[in-house]
Amino acid sequence: MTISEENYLKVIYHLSLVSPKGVNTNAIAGMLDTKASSVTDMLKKLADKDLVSYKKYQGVTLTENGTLTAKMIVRKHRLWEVFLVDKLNFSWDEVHEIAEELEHIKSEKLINKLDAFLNFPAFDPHGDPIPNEKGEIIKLQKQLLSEVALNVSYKCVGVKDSSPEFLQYLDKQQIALGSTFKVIEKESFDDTLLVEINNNKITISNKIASNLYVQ
Amino acid sequence: MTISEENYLKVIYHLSLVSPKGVNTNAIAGMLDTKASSVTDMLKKLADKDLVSYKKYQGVTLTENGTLTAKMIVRKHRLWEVFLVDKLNFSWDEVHEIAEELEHIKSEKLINKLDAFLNFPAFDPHGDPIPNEKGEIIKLQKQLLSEVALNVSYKCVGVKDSSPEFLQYLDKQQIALGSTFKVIEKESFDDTLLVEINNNKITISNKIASNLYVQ
DNA sequence: ATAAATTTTTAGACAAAACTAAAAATAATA
DNA sequence: TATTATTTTTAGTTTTGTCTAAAAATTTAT
Repeated sequence: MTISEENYLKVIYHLSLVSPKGVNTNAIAGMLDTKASSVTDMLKKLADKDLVSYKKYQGVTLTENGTLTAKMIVRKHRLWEVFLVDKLNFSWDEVHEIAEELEHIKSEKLINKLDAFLNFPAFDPHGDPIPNEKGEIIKLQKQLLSEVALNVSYKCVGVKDSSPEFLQYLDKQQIALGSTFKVIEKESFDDTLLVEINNNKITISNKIASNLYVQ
Repeated sequence: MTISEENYLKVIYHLSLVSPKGVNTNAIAGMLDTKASSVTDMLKKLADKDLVSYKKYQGVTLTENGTLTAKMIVRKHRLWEVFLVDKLNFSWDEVHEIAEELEHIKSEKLINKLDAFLNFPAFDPHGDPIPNEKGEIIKLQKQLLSEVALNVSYKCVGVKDSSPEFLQYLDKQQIALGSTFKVIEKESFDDTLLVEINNNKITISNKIASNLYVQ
């Protein structure tokens, strides 16, 4: 299993959560910053290895095999992110890029020992669930802040976009996992929200609100 | 800098410690389990990047640039080994292989934070010195057990061979870094040693003794 | 010092993973 | 439904790092 193959599997896994009936070639190419023709080549190779099922022009889905492999990569990525934040004091906007490399380290023993060292965390620094050794994932029902009722208290439990830019914006606004939200008012023209966060009121655009998960 | 280039630099660095006036193509090929012709190709590439100085048929040496780069790879390798043993409870015979992968993770910030997390260790689990951020290395004068005077107490400070086989042999004999040695007798026929270790006497072949560093 | 052995380099080829350009299939629209 | 437009695939290259086989240089030995 090469790093490139692992990256394809991971991307197909993430896209499958949104389009479970088949992932488009172009969508994969977009995520991996490559060309559709390269994707086609790789899909054939992954199909030969029984990691995806692929019929020409029909999109692609992960096999059972491929799903488990992809989950293990996600598991590694998220565990390393916890390590970087909890143990090495990285901030949450710095860890994705480094974890992109660490997720390809091969040893299964390593990752299980890391898991134990970190006390078997259930969520990564961005609120995403960490698959366990068997690939099982806790799925909590969370809502986007943009979809939420007025004047009800919610707790921030995750981010949809975990780009450094977005995370740094949240830092600036002193929004973190665990912050308490209450939507006071919604501007009907552009869906801008007036929100009370940890006892002070701020205005939040719809774009921001639709990248924050609350519960 | 690719993983392959890094591996070549690391091997040239280690071989340079033994043959400082120039490392042979074949020696590099042997260490990397590849062919001499592949080595020649890579040496040209590394020379183009000013990492080695290379003249046809004359062997190769690292440039200042290449030396520092190699030391940083060694630094990463040894710091990860400390992490694996001290934090994740791996044994010293398991860590080399995993560190071979971890040493190629790119972030300099990561490695400096890891260094701090581990309290700036000076030696790795096999007793090898860890270069600091500037590439400086503590060099302690150590001797091989095979070269040492009779009836003098020494402390084990390192191993020359760090293969799992040798390390597991040492575990079996309850020899570890810090163990106290006194050579009681040396068999002149084959240089076998009778050694007192932590108050019990064992017989040690010359091959074993010439892979143990003491002080 | 010359011949033989060894080491090193060159030349040409291959596999993996990417690319470009063009063809084929599917989807969208008039 | 016929015609565009879009998506996907095919065909043919490129780059990186490797290989084999043969040639060249160096070293060793007679």
